[in-house]
Amino acid sequence: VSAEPIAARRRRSPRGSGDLLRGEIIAAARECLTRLGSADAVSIRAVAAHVGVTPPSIYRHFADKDELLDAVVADMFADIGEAMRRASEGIANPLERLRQQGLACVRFARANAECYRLATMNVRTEASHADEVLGTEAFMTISGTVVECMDAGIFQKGDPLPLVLELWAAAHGIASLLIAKPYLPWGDPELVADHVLRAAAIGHVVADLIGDPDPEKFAAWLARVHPAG
Amino acid sequence: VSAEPIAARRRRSPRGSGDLLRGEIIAAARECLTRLGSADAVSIRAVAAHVGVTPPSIYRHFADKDELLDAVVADMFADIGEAMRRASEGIANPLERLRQQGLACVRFARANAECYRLATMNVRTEASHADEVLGTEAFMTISGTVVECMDAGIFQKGDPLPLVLELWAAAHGIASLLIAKPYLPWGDPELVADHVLRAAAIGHVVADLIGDPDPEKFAAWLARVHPAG
DNA sequence: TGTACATCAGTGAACGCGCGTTCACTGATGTAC
DNA sequence: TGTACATCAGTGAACGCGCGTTCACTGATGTAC
Repeated sequence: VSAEPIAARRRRSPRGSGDLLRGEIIAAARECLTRLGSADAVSIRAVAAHVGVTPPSIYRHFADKDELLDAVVADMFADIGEAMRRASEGIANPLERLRQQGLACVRFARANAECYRLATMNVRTEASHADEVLGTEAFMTISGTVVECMDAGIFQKGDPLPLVLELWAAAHGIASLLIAKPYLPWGDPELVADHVLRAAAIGHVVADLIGDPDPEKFAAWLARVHPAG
Repeated sequence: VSAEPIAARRRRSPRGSGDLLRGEIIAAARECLTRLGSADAVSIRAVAAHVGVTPPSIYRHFADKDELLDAVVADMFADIGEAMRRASEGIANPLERLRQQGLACVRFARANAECYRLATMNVRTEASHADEVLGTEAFMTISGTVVECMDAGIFQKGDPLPLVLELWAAAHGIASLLIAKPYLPWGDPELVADHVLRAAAIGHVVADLIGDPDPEKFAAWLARVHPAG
């Protein structure tokens, strides 16, 4: 921590390839985040040293520190989306796919704890509007799967957005507590995450059914959720 | 923000009443947290100025900044517990009491956003063991209510701890996202929090019932949850 | 009741530090002729 | 193919700042006689 990992001095990039170093800087910032364990501990100087460059170089690629951190967050959101997509590849049942996507989200958060914390707890006063979050691959993927679940009769048809937000709240809740309070008696993290996610999805459906408590409807829904029995 | 609010110079406390200033320092730190909007922005200097005292005075009451922040967190947890207790006073139905306690938690988090964030996102490497969280009035209150729900046949009898943790995860998830991403299309915060909390509770029960899908059981449970019909 | 004295809550000045950011610069890279 | 030159990615040194913390101190508060 105290001894900065100064990489070998890098060769100057050719003309058009400014984006190359930009990517390396983001990657270095994410690694610093992981290594130093806190968003405050990540300094321009540390990131620069990690890339093997002097601090002023950073400013050729980012206007200031905030812009760098924004880029780091965007980079991480892209990775979350990819992790979700890959976790649910080749799974036919949409509810099972939703489950795997939720688990992938929690898994990713735990594996990238500091970065996830930065991304989710940072209140960006401006410049971050709803679309920047909702347009993410992660959000689009979940939304798509929720719609598939609606088409399969598992969720009531309608706007998927409220349900997606509630499911995210559940996933985020267990992910961030597992990260921040690892010493609590959670048991197997994978298992408790699965419980929370399942309860959120099931609870959403049943809360609707309770309004019209016809046992037939519940039995029919059950058959759809648990085709095996 | 830039102009520090220097209070009138305080009179020296009488001999035995060191705890008085200690309390004032904690309160000032919480107010700084609220005013400055970020845990990093709260400095010993700002807190001291807010109390009307010079920075070195703080060290008569706290060994260092971390100890002060720990005290702030403990103070806030005590307040959350009290808010929950008061929110459920005089409510007979244990499930409704649980609901009001959850809502009180979310409400408190939103009203004390920065402090709540500090308390829940801070990873204390040591010194914070499970008992410090689980021994809180907030946790004891929720646990007690969950046990009452078990006695009333609403939840399956057993160790309340796993369920309490899952419910907390749900409450924390929606609370922290409402705080960090207020620009997302949540709709009425109170309503979405209610949905998430209810889904978590209902989902937990129904996930158990699904293992043994006897419509009679579900109908009986429904009657217990919804005595009116 | 009056005086000398011990206590210790709060002070004032200063320390060393790492931070974000700036500036004029250097010299390898690519291009025009 | 060879040379002069423009470009601009990265440099080195420095800035001003606010931070946590320390130290020897001051002087009101309470006590002993």
